[in-house]
Amino acid sequence: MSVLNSDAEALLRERLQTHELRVTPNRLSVFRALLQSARPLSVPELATHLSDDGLSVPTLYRIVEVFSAIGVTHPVLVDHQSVGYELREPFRSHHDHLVCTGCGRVVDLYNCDLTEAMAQLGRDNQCRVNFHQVELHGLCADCAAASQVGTARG
Amino acid sequence: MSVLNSDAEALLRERLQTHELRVTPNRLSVFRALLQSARPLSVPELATHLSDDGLSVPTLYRIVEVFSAIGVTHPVLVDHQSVGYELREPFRSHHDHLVCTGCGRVVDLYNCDLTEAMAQLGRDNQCRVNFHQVELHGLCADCAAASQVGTARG
DNA sequence: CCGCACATGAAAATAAATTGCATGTGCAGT
DNA sequence: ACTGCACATGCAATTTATTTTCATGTGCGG
Repeated sequence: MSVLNSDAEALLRERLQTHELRVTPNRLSVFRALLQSARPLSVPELATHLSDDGLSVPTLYRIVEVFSAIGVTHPVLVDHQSVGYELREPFRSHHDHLVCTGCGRVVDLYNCDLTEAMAQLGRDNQCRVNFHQVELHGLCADCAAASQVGTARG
Repeated sequence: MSVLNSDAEALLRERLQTHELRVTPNRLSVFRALLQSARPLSVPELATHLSDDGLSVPTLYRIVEVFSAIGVTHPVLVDHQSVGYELREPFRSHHDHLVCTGCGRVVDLYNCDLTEAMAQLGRDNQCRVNFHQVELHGLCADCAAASQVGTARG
């Protein structure tokens, strides 16, 4: 991860305060849930995870909205169907996603060296790019390997 | 566009038949609506557009599901919130999206030269990539230009 | 420690997505 | 062209997701 867990909350506090938003137990709960999760979480999923803490569903929607507005999270398409939220940099190191057409898994790809390519794409279109999100579709390492079995040459 | 409109439907027929699915008026209606739309359409939007044709909402869900399963469409995140569907190659030339943080518009980027970078990313992870979808976040050409006004040097 | 503005919960309303089942229809086989 | 079957569809109902309203609670500046 990009920042120590112990520092992450301090960074969140700072980020919230910059935007004149309050540091509340609910916001910290959602933040911790996202920090601990290996994958993006939808609001209904967050509701399940945080049912003990008694967070109401409307509050969850409001929190992920706030988090996304101030760049703490960003929404991603999960299962090709529902919207999940995951932490952005610097809370979580940047990565892209491979949606495996074989097993349906979403694999995080970390060794992504697309920043310059993205910047160029932006320049070509007179845009100012500050964030990119790539979704690849194909076969994950496991499924790609499995598909080799019984195949003479690809 | 990648294929002539007149050929597009023939290609759709072929694609459906390959998968042993039927060519129906409803499927053609949805296909035409997507072909004519400049942007991804959600199911509720499709329902509005096609209310005259009398397509029921459940049918629309089933059709976009089928279309996505056979690679005719793919889902994209619209407005950071809802899922829309747009035609894939060869029905529509490949492009990526810039979500403008200034005005909220989604701009299509066509001069995308990321295929090789994507392929490399796939190789690095032992994956077999056959499609990529990039979502950039930043300022579109208009908003970027506007932000220059009153700025001494960037 | 006070007070105000923001944050939250509860309940309700709205919208979106799914399911079951009976009917309709594309299309393969004749 | 005709027939039959399996797939496609509509309808109604259900479930799930999301938004809104408003009264209450609470972080945090002064």
